[in-house]
Amino acid sequence: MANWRERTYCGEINLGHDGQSVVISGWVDTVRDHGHLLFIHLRDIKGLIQVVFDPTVATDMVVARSLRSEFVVTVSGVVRRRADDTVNSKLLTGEWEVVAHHMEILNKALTPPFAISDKEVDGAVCVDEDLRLRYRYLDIRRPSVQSSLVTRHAILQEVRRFLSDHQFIEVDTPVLTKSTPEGARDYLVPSRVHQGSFYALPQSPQLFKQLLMVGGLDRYFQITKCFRDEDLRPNRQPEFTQIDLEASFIDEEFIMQLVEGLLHRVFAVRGIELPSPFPRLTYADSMNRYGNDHPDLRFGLPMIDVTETVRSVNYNIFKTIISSGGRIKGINVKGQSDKLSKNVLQEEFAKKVVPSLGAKGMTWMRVENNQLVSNIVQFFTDSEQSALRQVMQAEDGDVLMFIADSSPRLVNDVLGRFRCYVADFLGIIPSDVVAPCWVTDFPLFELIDGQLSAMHHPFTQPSGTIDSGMNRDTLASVSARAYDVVINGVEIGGGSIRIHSPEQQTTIFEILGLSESDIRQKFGFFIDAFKYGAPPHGGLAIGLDRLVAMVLGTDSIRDVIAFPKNRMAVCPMTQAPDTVDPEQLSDLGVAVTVPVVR
RNA sequence: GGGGGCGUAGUUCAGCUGGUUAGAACGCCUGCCUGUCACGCAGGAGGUCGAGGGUUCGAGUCCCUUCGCUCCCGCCA
Repeated sequence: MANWRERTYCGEINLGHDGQSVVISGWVDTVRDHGHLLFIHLRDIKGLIQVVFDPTVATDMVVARSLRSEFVVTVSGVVRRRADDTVNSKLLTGEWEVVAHHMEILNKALTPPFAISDKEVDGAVCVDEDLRLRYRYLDIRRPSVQSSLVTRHAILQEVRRFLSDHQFIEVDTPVLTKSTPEGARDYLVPSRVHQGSFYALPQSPQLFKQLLMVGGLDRYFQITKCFRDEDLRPNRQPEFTQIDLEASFIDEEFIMQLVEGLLHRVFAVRGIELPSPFPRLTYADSMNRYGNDHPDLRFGLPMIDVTETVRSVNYNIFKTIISSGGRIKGINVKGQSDKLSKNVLQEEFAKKVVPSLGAKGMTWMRVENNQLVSNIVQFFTDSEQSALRQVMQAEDGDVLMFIADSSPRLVNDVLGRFRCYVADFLGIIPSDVVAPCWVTDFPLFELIDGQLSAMHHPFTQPSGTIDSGMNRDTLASVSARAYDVVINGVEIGGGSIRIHSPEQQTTIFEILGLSESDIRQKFGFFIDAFKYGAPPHGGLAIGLDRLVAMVLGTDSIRDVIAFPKNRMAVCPMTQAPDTVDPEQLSDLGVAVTVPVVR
């Protein structure tokens, strides 16, 4: 019945169709009934076209007058160039219209709970997200959402082609797999055949891709779902997609160059140019200058340590903090003095924003007439002021802001976040700049409550040699052959050169506190594999959802996932997760011990 | 788990120090309209103010509890 052989897409009607008969199918976007003539905009995935129903031509005027928004129709008619004074310049197809001869309503539609048409000024862009997700199929019908998913597709195509061109083989790995310690909480799947045992959904295909290297596949990639049962954020979903890759007989440089090339191609999908090569900074530099391991390099405002500069200043707060081993760091907001009133600096920033970020307070100074101006400047001698101006590279019109705390870690953390807050507040983050970088030389371990744990993951190769006889502090200072790629302050991907020696891998597990039986039970197959000739290898994984969101300039990966879950990890459309029949639980040998409230 | 914000018509929102019958815009329905395109004109319908409790002569507004959504922190090798 459907005339798909002759179908023309609404959004593709152009000069080439002038005077031709066409069949178009889609959804009614708007209806304008003039009593005599009736116009509709018909929408499909390619765009909109105006259809004219003229009673002297159309055979179905009565039916046409019953059309409502979102009815599904197919129209056959003739493409006609519009009269000059009726061209709609807001429409890509605005020079053309289809004069309807026949029209068939394929399906009626209820009035949608929110506007579908992106033409609506107060349109669905601002509609409550939970409502959009409940009717996600309607939300997807909106051109802006379709466009995001089409871009995601285009990016996936680029990734596949680029990696295939570089001799990478796409292999898929199991979704039902084995739970391993460390990392995030697992999603578990009970086994019916082996009651009391569980599969875990993979947090990443890490072990499998390394085993593919042992299998001699040399270069592997996969675009795959990963699962982590942790609390959600705008850029964190319980299931998300990774571009996972691994290669043998390579080093860090290979991976970095490959990924830079890949990212250039991906951003080119939307005509965005990236610098080449990406700037690199070490973990230590990043922490010191930006307060975290995912620096936003779109704007300046690096953090400057002034602890030594103000060590002798006779200001009690600073003296107390310095004597207890604390640090004082600042940022110089260049030339923004007139935009930062005393009220904002003191009442807003110092009393509200900074405390909410976790520090006790914030000290600020203006630079005027080559002098520091502040309520605490009286405690500084002329030479101390001069030294401070020099360290901060302070000039007239600048505002200096300092955070001091007895915990150097807290200073980094709070000032790092405050730096971003101030940049956003002042609107000095350029919207047309994409600033990628590599962060390297991560610590291999971090010390959490006196226990060493892997910072990246336990398969990362140390930069030097280590052995289980080394003490904790020594081990905590060992760096890893790991690297993260960061764009605009968002970690987009990360990876490392892996351990390929069974002895070294065992040593790492031991350092992490795994017993010999734990190692055998959890990773025995993995260590065994290394005993049969594992090649040196390494790789990286990119968060596809974050990458697509970055290309599209949106903050939430929910905008680039067809059916995302909400903040509570619930799908508002299907209402998953849900209870199951007692028989299902019985089959699985699973008993629910919490009261079920729905 | 901790902290912040929000919840009023189908949608997006307004609703003052508590005070008649809770409003606007868009959408929806009916009619009119020969070129509109955010069509226009005339008329109309539509509300458990998230839920429960309390204070009060009187609660959308104040208090308590609770539910939902959202943002930040924790968490996320």
